[in-house]
Amino acid sequence: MGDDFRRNLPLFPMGTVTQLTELTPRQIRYYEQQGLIHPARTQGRQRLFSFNDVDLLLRIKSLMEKGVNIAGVKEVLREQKQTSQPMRPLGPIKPDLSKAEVYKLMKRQLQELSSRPNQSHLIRGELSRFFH
DNA sequence: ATTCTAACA
DNA sequence: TGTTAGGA
Repeated sequence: MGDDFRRNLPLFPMGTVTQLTELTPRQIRYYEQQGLIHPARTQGRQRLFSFNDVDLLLRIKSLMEKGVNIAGVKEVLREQKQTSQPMRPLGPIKPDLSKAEVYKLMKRQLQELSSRPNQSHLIRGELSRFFH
């Protein structure tokens, strides 16, 4: 599927992502520090997020809202990574696309997000307590 | 105008 | 996590 190519295109700056996810820049940067997401950077060190990054952030947000802490989120993400098929990384990063392009892609993404019900997880709270 | 990092009265 | 300082 030469489609995950688009899913990984570095398209949106921080401002757009905060609106798409309703997460604060602080939270988003923190999740990156925790290794939950790996947004690309422009030459000016500014983050450029892909659809996959946004998707991931929404899943993280969902989990956190259910009481899952960072450790728990990492666990869930680790499990989901084993389940899904691996995809090769993205090479060079492109700066930006026209608004028309972005909106076209966004429409597609929104359709996918709503048609793919995210599995909910029972894991919540201090997961570290149950690790062994 | 936006975003970035570092740090905490 | 919020917020702010000081740069780019």
